[in-house]
Amino acid sequence: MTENLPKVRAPSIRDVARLAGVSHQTVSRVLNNHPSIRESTKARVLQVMADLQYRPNRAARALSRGRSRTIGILSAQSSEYGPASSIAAIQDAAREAGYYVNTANLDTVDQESIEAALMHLMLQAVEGIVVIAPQVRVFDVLEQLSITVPFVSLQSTGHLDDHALSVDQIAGARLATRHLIDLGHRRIYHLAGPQDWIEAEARMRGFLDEMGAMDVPTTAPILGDWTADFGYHAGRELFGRRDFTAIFSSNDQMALGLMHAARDAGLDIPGDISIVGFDDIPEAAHFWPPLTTVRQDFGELGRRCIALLLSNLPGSEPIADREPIMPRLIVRESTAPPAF
Amino acid sequence: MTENLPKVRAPSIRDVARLAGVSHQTVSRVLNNHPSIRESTKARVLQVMADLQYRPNRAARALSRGRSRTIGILSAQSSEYGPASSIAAIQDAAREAGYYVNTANLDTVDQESIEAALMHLMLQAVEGIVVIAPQVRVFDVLEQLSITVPFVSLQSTGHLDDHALSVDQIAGARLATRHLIDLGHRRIYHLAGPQDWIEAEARMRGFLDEMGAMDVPTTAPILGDWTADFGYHAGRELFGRRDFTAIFSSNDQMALGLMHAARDAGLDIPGDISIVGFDDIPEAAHFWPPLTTVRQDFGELGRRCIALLLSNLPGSEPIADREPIMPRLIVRESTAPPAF
DNA sequence: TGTTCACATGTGCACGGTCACAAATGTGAA
DNA sequence: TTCACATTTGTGACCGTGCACATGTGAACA
Repeated sequence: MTENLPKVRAPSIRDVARLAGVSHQTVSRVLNNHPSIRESTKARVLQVMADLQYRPNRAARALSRGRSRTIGILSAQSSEYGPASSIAAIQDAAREAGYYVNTANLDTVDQESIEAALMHLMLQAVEGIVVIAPQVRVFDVLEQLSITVPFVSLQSTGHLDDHALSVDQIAGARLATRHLIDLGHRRIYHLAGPQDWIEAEARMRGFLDEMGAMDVPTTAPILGDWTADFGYHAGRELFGRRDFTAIFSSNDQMALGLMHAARDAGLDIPGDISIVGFDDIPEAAHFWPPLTTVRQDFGELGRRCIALLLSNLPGSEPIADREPIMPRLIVRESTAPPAF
Repeated sequence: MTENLPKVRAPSIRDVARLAGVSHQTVSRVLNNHPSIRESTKARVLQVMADLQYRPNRAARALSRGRSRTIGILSAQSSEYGPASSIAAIQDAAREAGYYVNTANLDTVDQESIEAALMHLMLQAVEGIVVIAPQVRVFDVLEQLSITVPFVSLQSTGHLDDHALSVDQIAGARLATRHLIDLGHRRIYHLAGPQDWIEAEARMRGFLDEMGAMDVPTTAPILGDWTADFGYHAGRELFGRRDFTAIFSSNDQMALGLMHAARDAGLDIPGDISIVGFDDIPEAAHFWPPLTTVRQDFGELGRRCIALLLSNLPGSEPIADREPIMPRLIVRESTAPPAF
């Protein structure tokens, strides 16, 4: 006589209900903190839950409520410090708010790949999407697929106000630029990020704004790809010309590449050339020379991002705190007055 | 007469069935590629699905099958390059295999925080867990909570064979150590990672093994925390002594901190001291000097990791390919024969 | 004593799939 | 023609939770 294995099904609210001598609905009410439950009943139910090691079944919940409590992150270059920190911060904030996070990485940013990643998120029934990627293209695809979930992008250029978080990248870039100008530099290059990243655009804008405001003539920014390798190659070319005394790089990695190229060219930093980065990755303080850069508070960024996204969900009030987060200039040893 | 809003419920399997003139079960069969479905029927159903933009509801599926198709990642220091790359690789591999990934970050690695993160994952009904964190402690907690999901750790020390992926960290560390010995170094320090990270332990083991095998006397490794800051402070102390000619650091960030401290101490690298790192982060080639290090293939790592995890799920065959992934030594300019 | 009302709890079904089993249809050999 | 059997399709229950609605209970009040 082959005995059936006592299939260990996880306890459900009905199991709890039976043992507590109440109906399953009462258990459900306890779970959801319904106001009108007698204290004694609630205590009894909670006790049984603890005894049974009861865990609510998320799938069942999602099914009956029609809400998944999951948000999606669409991310590119997610192993770099900036994106990685943002992702971590967002996940923490989401967990705090009782949400789950699913990340879809983009290896390439072509249409097809973006579509695939978005599909993955939609199949998962995400309630909202955070975009950490070349946002312009992603938005195009979102529109094409007529996807209707609320979404949030991490940075602001000013004209996407509904969806954008006001981390003041522009102000950060102005800070960096102003620092160089104040030191006496007048011929300053900007090594920008990819044009379709909103962060890159904002930092470039900040650079141009500040140069304009201070009446310093500018040259066209160089468009990079965020990597140290690009910074290095751009540097090799730039340092052949030497028609400038400072460079503002839109992230720390490219700044590192630039410094490498400067050494190859026999130039001293900051003696011959000043360099400013952006992000303040943890390694920046240990570069040679330690890098002057702009620090962002990624933790705060993540919290705000989730707050904004949740406020866009149906049935929520608009968010209160939309003050921009201000980045901070961290002065180290890669900047100095120009040699004349 | 207020007309009810035509509540836009997503089309279900039954909607498809009605329009295709079949039963809902037939639609389900089409979805799951059941073998005995007439081609013509299948085509018709697929057509209707396309017309309706039908998307299967994941929650319903999870509920009725009792399987969530989700795996969890438990990660610490997830914005550093190593963990971040692993996470990205695992997510890609999981998506490839039709799985969803949920990441829980650990800010601190105390009992409480690990429990909270594991709870988050369990509530989500993950089918398996990948641990990228101080694994020793996590395993303790897993046991305490009597959690029964299969789990996989990213690296192997050899004695955790069921759950561990054979990335040969030990061999990588031996490669690095051997390189220093071959250059003629005899007094070599090891700056290790935190003791409860299995990667750290494996790299230390590799170092000690190789030193032993080559009959070179060793000193006790220094236990660090993976950060460049720690490398810097350790370096300040070490370079006061100078009773050595080379250091093998168990990751690139700490190596960077060491190089920073060396410059502060007026030492030339590699003239006075040789340094080897581990990971080959993209910035390592642009350090000053460019760092000799050990490269791991994170993409392959992620794929294997998922393959191993899925093979541990009930109803799967044991995995075929358990050959260890071999890391590669990348020789740059931070190592040279010792000065005598 | 009956009426009203707030509070506390119970009943039954819906959510969108899958599963076990039954039924219908087709196919070929006796 | 009939039976055996494989192929294809349908029926109804079920997974665990939340919702709408019904019901029971006791206090306050006329």
